[in-house]
Amino acid sequence: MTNGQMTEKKADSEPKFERSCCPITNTLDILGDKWTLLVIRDLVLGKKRYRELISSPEKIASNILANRLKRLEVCGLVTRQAYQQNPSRYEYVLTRKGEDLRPVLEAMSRWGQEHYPGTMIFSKL
Amino acid sequence: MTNGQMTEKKADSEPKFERSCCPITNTLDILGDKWTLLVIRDLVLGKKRYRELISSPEKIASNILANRLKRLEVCGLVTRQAYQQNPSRYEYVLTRKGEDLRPVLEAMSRWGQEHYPGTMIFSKL
DNA sequence: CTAATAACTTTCAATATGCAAGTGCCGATA
DNA sequence: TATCGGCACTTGCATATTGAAAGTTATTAG
Repeated sequence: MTNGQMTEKKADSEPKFERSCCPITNTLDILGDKWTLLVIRDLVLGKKRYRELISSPEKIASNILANRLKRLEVCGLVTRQAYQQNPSRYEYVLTRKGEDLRPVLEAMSRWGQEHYPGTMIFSKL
Repeated sequence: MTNGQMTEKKADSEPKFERSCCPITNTLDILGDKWTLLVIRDLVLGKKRYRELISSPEKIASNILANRLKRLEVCGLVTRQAYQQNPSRYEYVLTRKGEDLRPVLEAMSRWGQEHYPGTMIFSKL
């Protein structure tokens, strides 16, 4: 409490978006990279554990996967649930906010299938 | 015709996708970054010229914009059309393939508006 | 002659990615 | 008891990508 760091907040008068107040931009600030949406795809398809996520055919690096899961948790798209103690192990589950990305995945899947013949889906995406 | 480059193709027996044959993955291989879909958003909204694209509120760096436009052209989402000579200047126009991304943008826009109150749209996206 | 404009390109420091190897904790096996 | 293997990560380090700023080229306006 002695120094002023993090105490001055100006009563949240400004929403303060990273790049702009465009909803597409703010969506891309979270999932605009080559891996995040693939992790979400796997979670939508019912995968829950690290081992399952890392064994997808795209071969995500383990540090990247850990980093993305952490970010998704911070952003509220995913929650971690302990499924055992000693050592603590966790499962990852989509929140409502994460589930709500399904239409985005579906739109991308449809575009990919339309324009890249040979691509194919294994489940309902 | 004298050297064999581009003649040996093994009858296209293997589709050879970058990471996997998942349509979402292949879509992300093109537009899985923080900027590409914003460029497409602007083109969907009717912007055509470099100056217009670079003056969007997100402030894309000029080298990144040039790089993305080149990639979008290579991937067939955009075509360059000369609108003057000496010096040659070009406008960028979405192909059908590029236009077909509209549902993806719409889904992202809806998700952003739903989960980030304060974001707002200026046109029909 | 000088300045301005458009559409890029170049340079270079900072950040992100990707691969491999390592860590901590356990339970099963020899 | 010692070792092995599995799981969920973490760490180190080389390479690739990004971003800010300045530079380039051609042409027109003053």
